Amino acid sequence: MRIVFMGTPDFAVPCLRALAEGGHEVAGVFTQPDKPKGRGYKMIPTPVKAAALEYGIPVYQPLSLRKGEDAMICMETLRTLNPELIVVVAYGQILPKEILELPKHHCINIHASLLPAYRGAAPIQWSVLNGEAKTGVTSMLMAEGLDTGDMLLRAETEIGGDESADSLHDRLSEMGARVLLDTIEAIEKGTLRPEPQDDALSSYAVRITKDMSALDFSKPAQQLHNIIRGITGFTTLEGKRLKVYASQVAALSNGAELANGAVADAEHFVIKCGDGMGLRLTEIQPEGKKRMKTEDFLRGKKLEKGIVLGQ
RNA sequence: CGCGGGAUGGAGCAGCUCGGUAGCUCGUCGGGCUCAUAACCCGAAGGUCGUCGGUUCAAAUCCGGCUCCCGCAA
Repeated sequence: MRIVFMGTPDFAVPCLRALAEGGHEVAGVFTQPDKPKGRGYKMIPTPVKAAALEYGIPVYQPLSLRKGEDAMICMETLRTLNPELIVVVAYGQILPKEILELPKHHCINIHASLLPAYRGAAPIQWSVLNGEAKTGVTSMLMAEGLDTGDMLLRAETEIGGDESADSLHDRLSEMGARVLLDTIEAIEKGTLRPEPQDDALSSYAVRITKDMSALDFSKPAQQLHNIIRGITGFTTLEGKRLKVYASQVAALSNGAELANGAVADAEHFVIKCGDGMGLRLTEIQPEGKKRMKTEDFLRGKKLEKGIVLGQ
């Protein structure tokens, strides 16, 4: 099928690859404009752009699809590309109705949740943050609302109790590619039965902001653990920033007298939390250092019981 | 040129301010103890101190260039 692909981050890459390597004609790829990012403000191409260039697919990076000169040029470009189907995966821009109605087979979207739950920008992180036991990916026909279109196909997966959003992201991303191919095949065969979403059951996964990752040790250990595996936590140790990538909830045999956030077990880096439970930090990254196992960190660092994190 | 931290045996660190024999906690290998062990004891191997150049009698340490890694901010 003749397809235009729209996507931006890593999550969208397996979908693009699946199309390009799955016998479809990817006539063009739309992705967000390169922006100065990272140290030194270097221009970095989006992951989707990098992949598209590998396949020699033309890349378009309009500032906006909705207004301005770019938008008009894009409509022209799209008409010329004349796709039978537009596939959108984490593109990061709202498509105007004009584009939604352009392709013969409409526009479809791959979303990393079991809709209508977790519509929006950060479904993977939020499903971990909320301690969900399962999630999945859903393909849908695109509508004007945010992730409100009729559902087509879906695939489910369980979320491990200690699983990070990172690993879940990779899995869902591969699942998304499979669901995408299945959906297109079903479109070709005409066997799909779009199912409207029940808005009453919907929820939104708003964009993640920095302050959400701050670890507040007056909260319960399990909640902090979910933050750590969902969006990576951070706190401070002796005034320096400390990122926390992995943790375990642990029972505290003593330390009732300790303050929240205090080191209750210096040998295993267990922190006392608000509910009296301990949180064992297992993978961390001190400011200026590489990410490492806490075990390695403790070989070089003399950690003392009782010192309080986050101060 | 956005701000800042870092590069020292296989891992994580100290030493650098005040130049002069390479240190710590582990790991590895050999031996011992033990019913046994990731425990304990004894011993050993392993580092051109990121790289290039400068200062000096002497540089991990002082000075300058370069490469790579990372935190913040976007």
